[in-house]
Amino acid sequence: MPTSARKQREIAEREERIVDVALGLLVEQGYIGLTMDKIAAEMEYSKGTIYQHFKSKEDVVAAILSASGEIRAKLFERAATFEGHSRERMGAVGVAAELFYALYPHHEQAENLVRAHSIREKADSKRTEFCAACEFRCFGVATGILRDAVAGGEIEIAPGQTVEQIASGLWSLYVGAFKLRDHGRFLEDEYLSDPLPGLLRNAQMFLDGCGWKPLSTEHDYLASRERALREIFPDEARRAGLA
Amino acid sequence: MPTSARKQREIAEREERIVDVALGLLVEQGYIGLTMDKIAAEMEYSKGTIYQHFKSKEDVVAAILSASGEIRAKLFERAATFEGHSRERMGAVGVAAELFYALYPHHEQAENLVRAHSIREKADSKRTEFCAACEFRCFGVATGILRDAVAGGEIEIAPGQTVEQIASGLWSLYVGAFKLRDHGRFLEDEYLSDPLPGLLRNAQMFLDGCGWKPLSTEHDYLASRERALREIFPDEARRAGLA
Amino acid sequence: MPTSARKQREIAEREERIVDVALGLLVEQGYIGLTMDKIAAEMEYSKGTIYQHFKSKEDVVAAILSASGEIRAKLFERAATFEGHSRERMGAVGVAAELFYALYPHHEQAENLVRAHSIREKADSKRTEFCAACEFRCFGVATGILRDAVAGGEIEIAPGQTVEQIASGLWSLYVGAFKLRDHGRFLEDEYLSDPLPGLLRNAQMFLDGCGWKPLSTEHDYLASRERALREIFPDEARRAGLA
Amino acid sequence: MPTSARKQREIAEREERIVDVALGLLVEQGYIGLTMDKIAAEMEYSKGTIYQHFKSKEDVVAAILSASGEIRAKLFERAATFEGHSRERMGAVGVAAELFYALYPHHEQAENLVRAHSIREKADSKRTEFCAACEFRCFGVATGILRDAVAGGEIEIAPGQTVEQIASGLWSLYVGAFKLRDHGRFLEDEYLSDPLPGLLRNAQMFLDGCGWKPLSTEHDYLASRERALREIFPDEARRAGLA
DNA sequence: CATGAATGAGCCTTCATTCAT
DNA sequence: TATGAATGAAGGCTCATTCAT
Repeated sequence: MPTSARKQREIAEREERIVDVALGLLVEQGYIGLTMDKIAAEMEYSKGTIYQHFKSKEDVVAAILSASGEIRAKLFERAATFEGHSRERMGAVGVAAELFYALYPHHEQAENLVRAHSIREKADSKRTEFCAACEFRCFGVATGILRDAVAGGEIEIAPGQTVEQIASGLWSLYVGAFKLRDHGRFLEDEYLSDPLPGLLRNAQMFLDGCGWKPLSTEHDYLASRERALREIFPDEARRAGLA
Repeated sequence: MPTSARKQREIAEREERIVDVALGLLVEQGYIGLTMDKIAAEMEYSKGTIYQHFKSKEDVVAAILSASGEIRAKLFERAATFEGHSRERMGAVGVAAELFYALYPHHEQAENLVRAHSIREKADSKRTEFCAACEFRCFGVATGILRDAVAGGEIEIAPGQTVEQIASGLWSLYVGAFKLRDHGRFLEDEYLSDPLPGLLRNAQMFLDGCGWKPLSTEHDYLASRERALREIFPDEARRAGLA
Repeated sequence: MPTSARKQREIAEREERIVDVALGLLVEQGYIGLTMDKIAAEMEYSKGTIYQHFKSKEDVVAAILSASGEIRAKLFERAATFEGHSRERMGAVGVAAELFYALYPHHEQAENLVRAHSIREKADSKRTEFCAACEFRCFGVATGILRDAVAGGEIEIAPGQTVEQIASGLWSLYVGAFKLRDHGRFLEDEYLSDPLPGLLRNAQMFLDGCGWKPLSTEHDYLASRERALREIFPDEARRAGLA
Repeated sequence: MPTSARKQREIAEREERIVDVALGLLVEQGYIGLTMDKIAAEMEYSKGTIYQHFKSKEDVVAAILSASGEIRAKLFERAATFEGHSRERMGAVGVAAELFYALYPHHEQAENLVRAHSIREKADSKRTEFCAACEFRCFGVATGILRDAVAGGEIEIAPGQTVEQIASGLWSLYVGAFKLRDHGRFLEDEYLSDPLPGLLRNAQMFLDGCGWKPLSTEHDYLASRERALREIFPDEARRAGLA
């Protein structure tokens, strides 16, 4: 007798709940504060049951990463469907990144942990591979738009320059800005704590420097950003308080 | 009779060695993989001796950060003495950052770990304050140069924009690039592993976008970079293999 | 499915055994000689298991005290039901104290140790409060009988004197006598080692001095003592070898 | 060249200081808070030097006990010289006990420790023997006065009764009262915290019960107590705040 | 399948004691 | 003789993981 579909569904749901609970602990109390006992207690399941879903604590962390990693990839892919010229579409990807950082602030931290510790050894390799695949999907969205822009003549790639480089630059500006936010909180420096306005402006400066047309002097990218929030991410924007 | 000078020196040297050993463990095995037992074993000293130098495990980590934090601050301050126009001087600071990342690749990672766990409570507060001070020194060097540029009319700050924003943008490009490098190693992606050329170009794009004169089309910043390496950081460049 | 009844019983039994083992260590080797490792070793259980019963070493000590504290309170309360005039009833409480000292000779020592170190902070507060409550119950039995005696006109309380004072005096004679016994063993002095006859006589002297009627010259309190042993504490008397 | 007398004196003085410092730590922080490091730090001598005076930590505790034990014996012996009838002289010994408890409140605690732990094994046996001898001197003072009283016809010893028993009774009342004081502090019970008035009255009740003449109804023992404080212990009374 | 008691390696930290200088 | 750096055995406690029920 094969496991019934209902059973299957219940198991999948529980797995999600475990990841959720573990995520909460990870965010609130750090990797050290995340213990199998606490997960089990909060789940109102026994530890043994947790171990039927995940082969180790590390595997749980990898699952957390997988979950938010996929969410990010989906956000990016949705952003790419934004209707507009290529630079506007890249702007929509930026909006996706903003929303992701706002809604899943733990992701960065979990990512560091996964890389730092020898977690990979103890996590299910399917999960770690899935995480990597999600990252490539995100990067692929950005470089895809850039290639469209090249094809459409909206940007010119100088000799020795590549679309990957430009994508990396944008990615850096975003990652750096949010890292700075966390850093600022740590240093208790008020100024650093809201990096968003600076980030938006810096991204425009950078793309202007790259000559990606229309330049920010020729087009209102803040309006495009608003449109993307409205058209593509109405739910997420509301949840992130950016509606 | 006070402890002999020789003894004193030996102790100071050992303290450095402890920090080195601990750093190695931290980078290789993460915060959790760093234990006082392992430090002692690798040092071939007893645990008690380690505790005569540092009051807790957290204190050791803070010492790691202090050590490289000060080195970075000094590199930045030396860079600011580079002779040239303001954008060239900022370029020299970029060189300092490059060298720091090349020579102390762990610092970023250690910093992340330190913030993730509540180090501050158990580390000697002098050390944590010193770390923060070093960061402010670095940031101050960059904003100082930007203020010089504003005063000299080489850059214009639009309404609502600040020198801190621009400094943050540059900082992000650098941090992001090196984060990407580590990430790329993790993903075993060869392309990402050498982010330097892209970083240099991206920084120029960004500053061009900001309108910092002379633009990269008007001045050979690669030549300036070579000069900074030669004039300010000959030793470090050699050690980093950038000579 | 809740833990089976058998399992539950085993666990409760083990908890008692832990307290017993810990008590032995405490008496033989003092508070410092009592370690969780030794308890675990003697129990032939792992340390982790001990910690599933008690939250800390201090909690174990508090449990020791709770256990014998409650036994004492119950003995005292049973003694108060002795049928006779008020001084005879107080005599029965004295019998309860004798039996308690004979059967739980460690209690006093454990109590001293517990107060000397800051147990309260780390022990489960329920346990420490329970210990205090037991002591108040004992003291309350004695003062209750004294108030009966005052009401019945068998004793007169002079101005400035209180029933608590008299109770304290009796308590002191008992505590002192048994402390002297331990002391005598320590000093290897044979004479001091059997303080009981002296104690009984001293208590009568004291109560005679207080004018509690009938005086020891008017009533055979040794006979009352025998009756109390027989009527109220037959089991305990046998176990203590006083039958 | 034999060690000079000056040197000898210095050494003896330092030994006293060590005992003083250790005593302070023992009283303030308990046995666990008493460490050789703290003693050395407070002495401004090195740990090695402490070990030239005492063979172990336990030996230091035994020295503390020896010091206050001898003080007590001397107080008792001085009390025995009080001029008056035998019961008054015993009262003076009670005053000595009062003062000792007031001025050396740690003694009891240290005594418990010494007995509880296997301190004796690690302390110099000369010291532990000296402690025992001091106690016997104290007990001897009390029984001596009682024998005088018997010889003088002021008290009658019934068949089966001994002077040691009566001495034990008194000793119990004193020990119990001060134990109760500590206990009361622990239980945070205000009533118990000043046991002195009750103790004085209880002792009189007890001795009246023993028929030691003159009875408390025939003589003002509070006045005798005042006289003893004045004539024998003026200094100690002032230091204890009883002047 | 679910449970949770049991395990035991491992962690951080302390401190009495020793001994080269 | 004095010093204090070095030692290392413990100690209390945690927690990932297993397995009998």
